[in-house]
Amino acid sequence: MALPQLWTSLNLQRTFIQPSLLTSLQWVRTLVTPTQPSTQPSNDASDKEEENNLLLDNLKIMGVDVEMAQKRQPGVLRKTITNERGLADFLQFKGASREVMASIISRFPRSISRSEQHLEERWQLWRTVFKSDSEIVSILDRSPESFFRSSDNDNLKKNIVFLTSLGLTSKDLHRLLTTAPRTFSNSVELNRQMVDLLKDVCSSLGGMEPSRFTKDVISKNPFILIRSTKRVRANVEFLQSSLGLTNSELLGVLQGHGAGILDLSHEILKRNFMMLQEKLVAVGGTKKDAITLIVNHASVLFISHERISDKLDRLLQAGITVKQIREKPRILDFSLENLRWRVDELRKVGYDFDRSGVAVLDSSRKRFEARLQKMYSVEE
DNA sequence: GGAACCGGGCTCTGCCATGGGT
DNA sequence: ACCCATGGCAGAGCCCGGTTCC
Repeated sequence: MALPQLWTSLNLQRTFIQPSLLTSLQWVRTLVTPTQPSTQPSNDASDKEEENNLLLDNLKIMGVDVEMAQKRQPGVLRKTITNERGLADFLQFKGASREVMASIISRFPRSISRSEQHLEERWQLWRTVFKSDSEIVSILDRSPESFFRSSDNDNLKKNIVFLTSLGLTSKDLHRLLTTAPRTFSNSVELNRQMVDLLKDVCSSLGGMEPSRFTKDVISKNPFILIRSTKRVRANVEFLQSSLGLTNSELLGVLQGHGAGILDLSHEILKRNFMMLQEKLVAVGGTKKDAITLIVNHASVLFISHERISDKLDRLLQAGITVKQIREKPRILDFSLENLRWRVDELRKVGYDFDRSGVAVLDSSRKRFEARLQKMYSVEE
């Protein structure tokens, strides 16, 4: 049973080994060659140890961070049959650099237990969504686990069929696999559960097009399928009970700019909502202001309470009112740093928020600078 | 022609727990 | 007892520019 690994270790020499290393590797080979489990019913543990060392040597030569690998998936490194060489060849053939290949194995050692046939099949399935090998390589470099965690290619096929059947376009699928590649390694059953939940949410809120709703939520929030149904359900229920919106208003928020907030950890969602209300009351607004803010721009719930508190303070200091913020909540999207800078620049040219409004803050940097330039030239 | 409106682009993995299989 | 596959969790924004409106 040691033969496949012996093969990989011998092949390894051809590509990776510099002549100076040959002596030690020949030592490795003589050590391994006699290992014949059928004829040598020896101590299991010591056999395993030998195999382990050979594998570790191979991995080291390939540049793998063995310590990291051992920490992450120790079991794989004790295996008798592995395919590190095949994987390395495969990845490098697909365009991965040696460093990327080594980093992938370091971070997800189980990748070395996939056969070439499996790898090729899985790769081709990913290629039905991606246009090029290099796109896939970059995802693997980012998140090796997404590609390698499941050995079930049939399930992957079913997922692609299932997700397509929801009416998601190839562009949607591309975005889904790029941003949340784990989705495709979920069991198709798990994905189906989330889809069913979203349809239920729509129906229970009186929506007439559950499929449309589901497709919209997924395409606006590509992370949704890697959340637990427990989390999403809890968030919907919380929003339903605390915002005091009509069913169709809530449906509109969830299907539109609010799709993303379903992602939030339930505790964080609750905390951000409560703190936002508290903060607005503390600066002279009302709890209702918080709800208006959310209805107009749900992603304010994504901003941690410290951060949003700082932003509100900065805007209020500049003479902007809660009412103005409530009506132009998008300005809260900009970083605190950016808001500070813009407010300061505007003060220099004597901009009056009271008279001219706050919309000036809600623009791209390029447009803002152009506008600023104009204000300066008027001043001169 | 400038302001306002608004959709949408980036983006998120790495770890732990658990149950099933051998 | 061990490994594998899978589910779930923590943590928590910022920006651009096309189109429409006035």
